[in-house]
Amino acid sequence: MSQSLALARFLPYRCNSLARKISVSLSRIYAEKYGLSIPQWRVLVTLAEYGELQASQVTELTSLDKVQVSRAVAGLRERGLLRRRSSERDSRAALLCLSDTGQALFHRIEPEVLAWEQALLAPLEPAEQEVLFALIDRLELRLQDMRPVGDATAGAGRSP
Amino acid sequence: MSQSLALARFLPYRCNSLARKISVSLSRIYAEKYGLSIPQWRVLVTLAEYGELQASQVTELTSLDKVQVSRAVAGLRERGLLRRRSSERDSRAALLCLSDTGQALFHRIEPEVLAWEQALLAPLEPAEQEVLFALIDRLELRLQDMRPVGDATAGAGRSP
DNA sequence: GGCAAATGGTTGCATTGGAAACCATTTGCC
DNA sequence: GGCAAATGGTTTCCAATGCAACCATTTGCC
Repeated sequence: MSQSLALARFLPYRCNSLARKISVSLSRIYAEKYGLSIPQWRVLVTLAEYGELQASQVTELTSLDKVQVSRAVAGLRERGLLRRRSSERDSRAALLCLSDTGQALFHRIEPEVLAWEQALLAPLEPAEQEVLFALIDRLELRLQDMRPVGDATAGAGRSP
Repeated sequence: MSQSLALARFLPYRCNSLARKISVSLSRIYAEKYGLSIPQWRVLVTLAEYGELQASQVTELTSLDKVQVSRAVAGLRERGLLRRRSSERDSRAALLCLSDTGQALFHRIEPEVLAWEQALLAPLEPAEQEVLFALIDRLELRLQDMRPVGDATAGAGRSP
């Protein structure tokens, strides 16, 4: 069992490295061509999918932290891609949705990005693509359960 | 064909998100307990594996850029974890290797990190682990071949 | 041999990203 | 009702990151 540690076979390294390369390659589309940062891009996608959301919901769905969301929203708003009104129920909360321009931009980028993703996944059989996503799901779940080991902030998990 | 874009099923997002979570969780070991940054950690592992290397080789093996390597080396050297002498063949080049202290530190961290990785991978059958690494390999290869589309810097030719 | 170009590595500078401090409002509690 | 604590978001500040400019040396070429 006590194999030795080599980066080439070390999941954190491989995963990081892959993610980085994917990001760099993809960002040619939305960053260079359309001037969006990664957080801006994620916010755009999320609002396109869900319509109107609170900032806090966006942070949940995008895995961005609230500072990043705040800044991304500011940027998108300056470009008129996003509208924002404050909720009547809670005047602290802001409700966000894409403007028509924002939707139009999204619909222009979306097919390009999907085509790019298809190209990336092309060498994998459909079944293999399923396996890939399933493995990612399982690893993420596993990470949530691994918190323990002297971490006082762990709250017993969520299994009854 | 024209499926729509949802982050939950979008590989760049999922991969990034997974890599991030893995890094955060793992860094509790080498960052919080041992005060190493990610680049420092990678340099340490690489030198532990290969013995003596030039900085340029380290950048190759770690996928770090040369600035990160330079700074990581500086940091490790300040802590006496790494030694450096200049090559006789080429006095620009620096030859790097771990000091005894550095090796000792590595051997203290290594089992913890391997145990952590085992814990992460525990829910996957050995065969599934193979599949995972194989898929990562194939995606990385694929990314290298996707460069085209008007990228002048691609290919073997370097213009004079 | 000597000069231009290339290479190894470091340093400076501008940008990014995250933690913590910060307002404004709302909720909980007496 | 009123005050402490919690919540939604923004701003501030500092560390990390990356690009480009930069020395030093070596290589290629005449």
